[in-house]
Amino acid sequence: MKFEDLPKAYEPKEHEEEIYRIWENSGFFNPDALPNSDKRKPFSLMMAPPNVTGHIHVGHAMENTMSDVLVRLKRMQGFKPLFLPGKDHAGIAGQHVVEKELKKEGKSRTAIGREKFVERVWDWMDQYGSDIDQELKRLGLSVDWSRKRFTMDEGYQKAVEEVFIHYHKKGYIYRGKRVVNWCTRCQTTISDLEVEYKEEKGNFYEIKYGPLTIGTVRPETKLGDTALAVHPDDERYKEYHNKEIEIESVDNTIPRNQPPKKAKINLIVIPDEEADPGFGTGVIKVTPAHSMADFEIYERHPEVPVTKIIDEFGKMNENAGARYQGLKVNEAREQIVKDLDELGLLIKTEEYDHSVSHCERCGAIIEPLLSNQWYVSMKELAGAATKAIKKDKIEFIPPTRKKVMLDWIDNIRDWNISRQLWWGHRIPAWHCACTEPEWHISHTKPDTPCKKCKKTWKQTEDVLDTWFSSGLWTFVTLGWPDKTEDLETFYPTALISSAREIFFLWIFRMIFSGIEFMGEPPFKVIYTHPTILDSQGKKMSKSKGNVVDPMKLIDEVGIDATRFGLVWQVMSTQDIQWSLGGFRTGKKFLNKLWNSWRFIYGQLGDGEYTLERPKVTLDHTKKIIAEYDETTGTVNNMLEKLEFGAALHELYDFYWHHFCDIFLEGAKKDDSDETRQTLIYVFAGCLKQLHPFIPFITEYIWSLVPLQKKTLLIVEEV
RNA sequence: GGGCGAUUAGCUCAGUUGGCUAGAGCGCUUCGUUUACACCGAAGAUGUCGCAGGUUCGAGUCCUGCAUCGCCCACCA
Repeated sequence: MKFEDLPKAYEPKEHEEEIYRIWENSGFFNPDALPNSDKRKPFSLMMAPPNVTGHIHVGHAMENTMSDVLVRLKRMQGFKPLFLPGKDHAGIAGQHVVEKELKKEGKSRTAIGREKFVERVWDWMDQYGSDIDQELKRLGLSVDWSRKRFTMDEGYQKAVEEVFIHYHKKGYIYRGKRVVNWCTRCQTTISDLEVEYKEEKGNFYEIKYGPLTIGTVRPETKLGDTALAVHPDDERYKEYHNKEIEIESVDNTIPRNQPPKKAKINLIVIPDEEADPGFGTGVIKVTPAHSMADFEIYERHPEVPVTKIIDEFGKMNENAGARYQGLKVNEAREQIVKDLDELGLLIKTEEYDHSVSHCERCGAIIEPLLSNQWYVSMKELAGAATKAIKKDKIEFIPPTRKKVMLDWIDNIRDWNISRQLWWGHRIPAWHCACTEPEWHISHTKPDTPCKKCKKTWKQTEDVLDTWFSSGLWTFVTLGWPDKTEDLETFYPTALISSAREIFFLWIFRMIFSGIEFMGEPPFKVIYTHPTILDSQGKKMSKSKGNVVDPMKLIDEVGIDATRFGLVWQVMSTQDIQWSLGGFRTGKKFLNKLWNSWRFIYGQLGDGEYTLERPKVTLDHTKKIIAEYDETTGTVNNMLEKLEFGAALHELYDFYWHHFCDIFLEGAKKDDSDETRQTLIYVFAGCLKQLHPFIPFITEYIWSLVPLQKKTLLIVEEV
């Protein structure tokens, strides 16, 4: 046997597909199919389900590679690991892709109607929904495909309804009329956490309000003013407390084609701490229907009226008066500034940078406006989460995240869970036709019509916030609400690995849902991994065009080198500045591994070897065995602490600089049995240790190593 | 505005509880076609460890202040 029989270079593309197929066919991704499966200790990990509409980006690739390293290690350590894959239906984003498609065909969502639209979304899923699966396979992830879930699959939908009904029974669900973030394009409310603020140039206007002066960047909301607020201790305005003052304003009944006229209106001046005496004039105009802060003032002073002047499309409505009705918000702004100026009510205009809220999904401007929505009361649920966290039922990595979570929960508000979308989980709530409709919460439509209006019940059009369903991911994926064996075995999971971005949106919601429905937190460890920034150290984003496609990397260097490069950089939970160094190092390392194998192959001679630990007597064999033992010990400790990069560095250094540079070189001059047995022992050990990181090449070489009684490397014991 | 973190070789980063003559990978210089690998080997150069103070026998490591950068959160009427 000669090393020349093996090609000089390892070609990843020639083996990757084949090896993944072998793994899949072996069934070993499924923990139940592992040898001695019932004696193994479970180790479970849920993949953060990517949006079905998206593609895998480098962040996903890194996150899932690290998870896979852990899962593969645990599998080899004799655990029963479940790495469960799946996808999220991605409410707004899902609706968006199909809307765009329709637009290309000259159709629209509203034109084809809800039923047809939802059908189209499912069609889209059939066509493109599996793209992500293919990408995950191309990362070499050892996930159990037989257990893969989708947040809109049948069982999941049932579970989501169950949860809603459960919350309702406990009295947590209610309908509330509040100011919400309204996307004027998506036509739905969105969460605070999905609002993106962008600094924009604008103007700061000072406007005469009777005896007072007020500053604002949104003068058009003047039409919805129902009060003024001053700080209770502000001496300047004490005389006005709780008094109505008469102010001159624009007569909004005069049509636009006529010159503006003045009109007199009365506004009450209320004392409220929200007003900052140090900012501007210290007086706030209160527009409760179109500002969160103002709405909160209204809640403290319910005597203040609420007037809605902007509609769902971002246009002024009838309450804005004939002069402004129908204008878009920014047009109305121009108009009213002009009018106020002509009437001598505009004191001054200054340039002013302020942050404007945009929809994270579509980029359109968010209008805060008054709306009727469904809420979940967070008091009890958040309380339970806080308690568990304070009792250290969950470990945070890095530990600083614990306080961040607790602080956030401390200031939590009730959760607006309804969205005015068509793609998502329908809310199991039914209403009658009465003017003050009655609500019925149940899986199916109530049998008997409403007693008052005698009309049949209709299901609410709203769907649930995507995070309502993804918050249930850790246990619905295991079969909840049924009492399944999977739940028994795999809940709670060992850890959750996630980006900082969704720490509150997702992680928090999984915590309280897990506690509420399963009685204990859904994971023992929350690992907040680093974010990959671009080569300039800036966050990657589609709009900046600085995102890196991991699939292209795989095309270039192969799966193993890609995985190597991703993990190589994770030295802490500190963010990572993108660079190609690690991928090059990875590629070179694979070459080294391959060629050292070719050399060893040539050294071995004929015959089959065993994996017995050699009894070492020579200096160089003793040394390499000692170093090998130390390295494996260190590496396993590091992985236990989720120090992925450091573990890989350790292995790299040992393999290259100790095993190859020193031991292998020395072995050239020594063909004793002891040296040969040490060679094969340490080499095979390294293949095992390296397998979680670079599974393909190691599995392939393993298939060539002349060892007795070997199975696939993926289930070898380490 | 609040929180967290970073700042070490040309570049990307290690450097655990203070003991460093400060390391790795890439790049660079010189040499080497030795029974795997030139995607290699051997040898080597390169740093006032962001700035200013302080604690200490001793500080890249601890403390204070400053500067720059980044991420997260909140948001200004």
